Amino acid sequence: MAESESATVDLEIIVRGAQEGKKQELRLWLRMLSTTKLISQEIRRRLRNEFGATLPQFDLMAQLYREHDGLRLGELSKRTMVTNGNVTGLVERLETDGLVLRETPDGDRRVTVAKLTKKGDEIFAAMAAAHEGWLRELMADVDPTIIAELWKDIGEVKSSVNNHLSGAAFD
Amino acid sequence: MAESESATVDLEIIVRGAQEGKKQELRLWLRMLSTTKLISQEIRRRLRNEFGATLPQFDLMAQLYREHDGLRLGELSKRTMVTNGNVTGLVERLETDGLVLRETPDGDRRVTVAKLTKKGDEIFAAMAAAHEGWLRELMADVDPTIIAELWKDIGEVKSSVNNHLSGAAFD
DNA sequence: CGTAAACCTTTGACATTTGAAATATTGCTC
DNA sequence: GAGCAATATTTCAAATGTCAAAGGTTTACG
Repeated sequence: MAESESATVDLEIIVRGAQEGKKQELRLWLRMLSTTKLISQEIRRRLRNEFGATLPQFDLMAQLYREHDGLRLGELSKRTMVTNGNVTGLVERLETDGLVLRETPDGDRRVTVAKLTKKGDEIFAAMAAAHEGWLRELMADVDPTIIAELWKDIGEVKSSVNNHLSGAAFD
Repeated sequence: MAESESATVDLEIIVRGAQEGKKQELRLWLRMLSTTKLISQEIRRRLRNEFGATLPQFDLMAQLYREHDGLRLGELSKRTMVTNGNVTGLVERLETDGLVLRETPDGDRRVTVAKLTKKGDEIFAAMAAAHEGWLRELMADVDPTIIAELWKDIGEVKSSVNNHLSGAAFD
């Protein structure tokens, strides 16, 4: 009868949910990872060709750009999601190139604050404008509605991940 | 009348589309990047703690796992999106640990084929099972419908990016 | 005050990453 | 069959990345 038919259908749905759905998260992760790598590589190539800069340098300067008073290295480390030791070297190289300067505030000599030099500020402004254009260009075929939805939904993924980290960490 | 009112509304939409929508792609990219970094770091930490392995090693072994006959280093490089020179070092270390072996086929002595050893195969199977579980766990708060949608929509992003790369490259 | 705990950055060892140049091998062409 | 383009991998220098340990500095507590 209709009952046994729908029971069969339900079973199929359950089975499908348990099998096909099983690795959905893994599939999503692999696709996120490959897409992010693809975009990163392209951005890296363009930054290198057009500005002679690296992606980590760009990221670091982006943080300093919107904090005119500079940031402590630890804060830079958190924002760029780069380890402390790594920030040290990055800032060192940028300082050598005259894009960033380091200073120790009077109050606390444990602290080092990094800020953009005038030159660094000017160069970054140009890079940021180009960078934004590149992203618009790379995603040109994607409907704006989908872009907005992706932004929202990836936000949910990020929240979920933050809630399930083994160490402590937040958004 | 209604006409001038709707004209005003349209203008607003246009302005909003031109201003708020302007950096949508950039916002999406920043969120994708930070989310991917977050997940990568967590996976890396767990791989290290529970298996003493690194993420690139895991990625490389994942490719070899499903190709029982092994892969040429160039093919490995493409699939893992890692440069040639990098593959050399990765495989070298994995060979030292007895997880991978290299051999040169008779036909073409330019080629090096890497494949998993029995030990490598066994260890990877355990890592893969854990890895899949970690992802399910990390994304546990996200509705399966959204997971599926994200997979599809990120696919569109990837296609678009592939169509706008400066060098040649494909999916 | 004096010491221990907490905080911030640097250093060191090692792995990964890129890009370009160097090697080695094969295949094609005249 | 000698020369040369195309393939495939390795090597190299420089930058980025993690983690753990070490260095100073400041704060808090007895």
